[in-house]
Amino acid sequence: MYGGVEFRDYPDADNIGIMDHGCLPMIADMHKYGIRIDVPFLQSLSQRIAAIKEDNETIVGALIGNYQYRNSKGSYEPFKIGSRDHLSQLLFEELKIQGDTPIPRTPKDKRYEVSEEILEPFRESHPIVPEIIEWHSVEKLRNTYTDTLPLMVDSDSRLHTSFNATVAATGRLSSSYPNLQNIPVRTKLGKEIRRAFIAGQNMALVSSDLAQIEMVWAAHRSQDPTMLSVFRKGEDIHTRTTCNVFGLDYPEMAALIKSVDDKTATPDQLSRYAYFKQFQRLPCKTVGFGVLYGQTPEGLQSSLASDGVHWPIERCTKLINVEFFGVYPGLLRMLERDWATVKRYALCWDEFGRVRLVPEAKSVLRHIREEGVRKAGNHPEQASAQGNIKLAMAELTDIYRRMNRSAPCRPLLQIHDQLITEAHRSITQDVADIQAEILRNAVILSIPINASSDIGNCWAEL
DNA sequence: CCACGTACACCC
DNA sequence: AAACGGGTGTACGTGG
Repeated sequence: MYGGVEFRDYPDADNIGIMDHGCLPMIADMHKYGIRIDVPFLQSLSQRIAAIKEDNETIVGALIGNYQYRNSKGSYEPFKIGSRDHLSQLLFEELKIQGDTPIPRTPKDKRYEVSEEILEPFRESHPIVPEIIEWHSVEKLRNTYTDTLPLMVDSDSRLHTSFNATVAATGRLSSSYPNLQNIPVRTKLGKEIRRAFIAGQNMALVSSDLAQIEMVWAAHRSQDPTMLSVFRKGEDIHTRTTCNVFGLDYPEMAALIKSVDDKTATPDQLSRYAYFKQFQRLPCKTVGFGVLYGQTPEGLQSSLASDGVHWPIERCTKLINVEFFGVYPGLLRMLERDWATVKRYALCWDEFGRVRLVPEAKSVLRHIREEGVRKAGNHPEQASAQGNIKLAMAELTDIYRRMNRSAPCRPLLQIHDQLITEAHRSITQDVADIQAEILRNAVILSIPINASSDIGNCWAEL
């Protein structure tokens, strides 16, 4: 029993009602406090980005000369880098940068696809391509984040997002006005934006996240012996998968990884590591993420291709169906049970009884049925993982409110498997310890749940 | 002029 | 048909 919520092996709307109401007070606190923004820093970032964009435009302008876009009426318009229609015509009809490589068309066959994923392989084919790619990436950052967020702060430079607990079918929260659950992290320039999210005077930010939480729930639900052993021993799941698939010795590979991390690796070790990482661990890791989402061999193939690993479809099929599920046969049996439930009842539920309806599962059209099964297939893990963090939020609310009476301690953000809190410097270490501790013990499974905390002056340091 | 759909990009 | 689950926001293009 966790704050009135219990495990359930049947649908139970009352149980999840208690859970969802339990985390509302913390959501209210998060909304009230808001996260502090370094507005001048964000504005300077906007300036830097504007300079990059203008350079891109100058070069593109010089390269296209007097080219103009020809619209559907046959008349000409000035070329716009931001228009997908214009890009399709310029790159694939005028310049023909694709040579004889076929380029996919948009679903309604209006034009060629011009996404970054399509353009990237032709980066070297024409000097205009990298300029266009960069223009689009920096404009995204400027329009969505650096220009917009400063307009939304209050008089204390704080940003009060709205968390919505009634949108996502799996019980996740969503965030809007602005969305603070999709702040960039992947690229160098994007991550700079996180430097603008700062702690108040004499305070620091504390972030804690649950490690591999959906995998942990999959291990618990499936009772697959190898998965259970991974989490009991505290192994890296993807490295374990890789070792079992390719017949490698786990301690040996763990030592190799450590020697590279410590920068004590010999040249021989470095090249062995490079191969291991890209051609053995990466495919296994990709499958590990993909299987819970019902990934197909084709999906795996295209995902690997964007990381420079070009595997034939047969190899992808074998990795998923033979090798991966050979390592985790219990996981496959669990997924098959879940799929059977969906096909039979057109619904499924998580470990707390949160139901997802999947009417598509009864469609006469096979592709609609399969789509329904894929959607539902991930529900038990994603929803259970949300239950995990929601129960932790409920437990932490009063602890933080009590602490906040003597020194500032304010929950700010929830990002699916992560909680970010702002606290006075005198108590940040305590908050870091408590937050991780409660995330770890909010529910007790047959394996330990791991969580860790970071402390920093800004979000980028977390 | 506004509302909406499409395609794309950002996150976990 | 689509091919990987869950979200939000923006620019562009179209149609009322």
